[in-house]
Amino acid sequence: MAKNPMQFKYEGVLRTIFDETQKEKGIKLSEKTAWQFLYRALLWLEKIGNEEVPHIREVNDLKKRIWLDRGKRLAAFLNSNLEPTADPLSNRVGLLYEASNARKEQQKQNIVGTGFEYSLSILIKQFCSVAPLVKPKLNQLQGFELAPLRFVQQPDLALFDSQDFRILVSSKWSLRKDRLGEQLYEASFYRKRRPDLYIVFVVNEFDPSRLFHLARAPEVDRVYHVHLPALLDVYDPFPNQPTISRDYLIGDSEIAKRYQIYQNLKRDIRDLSELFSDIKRVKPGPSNQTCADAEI
DNA sequence: AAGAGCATGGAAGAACATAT
DNA sequence: ATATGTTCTTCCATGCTCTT
Repeated sequence: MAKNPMQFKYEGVLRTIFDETQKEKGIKLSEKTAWQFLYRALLWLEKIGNEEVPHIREVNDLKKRIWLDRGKRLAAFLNSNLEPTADPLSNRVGLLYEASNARKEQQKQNIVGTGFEYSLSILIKQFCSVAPLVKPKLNQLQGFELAPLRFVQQPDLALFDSQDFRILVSSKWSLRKDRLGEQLYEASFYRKRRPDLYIVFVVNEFDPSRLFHLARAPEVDRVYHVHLPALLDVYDPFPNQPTISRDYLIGDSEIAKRYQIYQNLKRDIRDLSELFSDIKRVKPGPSNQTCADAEI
């Protein structure tokens, strides 16, 4: 199987970043710490006025108070949770972008999007002992041999292999309503032809309404966030308060609404670490049993 | 050389929320 | 009840990378 040059470039650079992070920074790569490696490689900071905040929103919105506050809140979270906490935050993120030959102010979208796909592929390979197909051709996949090549986009990641296609992973660094329709159309395209297919998204979106649109769509089985605890921290209406009066939690006050959003995020969005255990649960065993045989 | 695909920037109006 | 402010949706567009 011929590998294309792109695969070498991204995979090689990302593996180097992951290895160096383990060796030099002493961070052990595990299902629980995978998010740190993703942020280390892919997240970047945006300078807004005097502040440096993570780019969790288009810059024009990030300048507004509400998103600036959320950005600052995430920056604080990362400062104390993204290792090594002694380093300045700006040294702890954006390594793939730095390693690429991109100019300083160059746009990052391709690097982020493709880097995200390959990062997930590396992580899945590491934890689940199975190499996902990255951007496979539609007609390589079981059940889609006769499908026209350009009918829908190529999937981001497919598991487990061409002959045994059971999980489709879409990785999107951010979501937007105007792209959502296309993505749901694709999901339903796959679902209509293969109702048994497990269709999931991995995202780093920080807007609850965008997340809910995706997570509540019937075409989508699961939505995983790169780091759910970080997302929840940004929307935690009661930070550092061990006990809360129940009066705050009911009614339609401002604080009660925020609590609702927080609860809904908790209910509808999953953490990336669950992706790995979910894949392992579906994965065929060494005896070549099907999923149904193995589980039931 | 042309095309697909990625995540983004930005504008403008709709929809919703809040203050007076 | 009205005006004002904020967020969401929609539309159009960019610059880059990789494929055809």
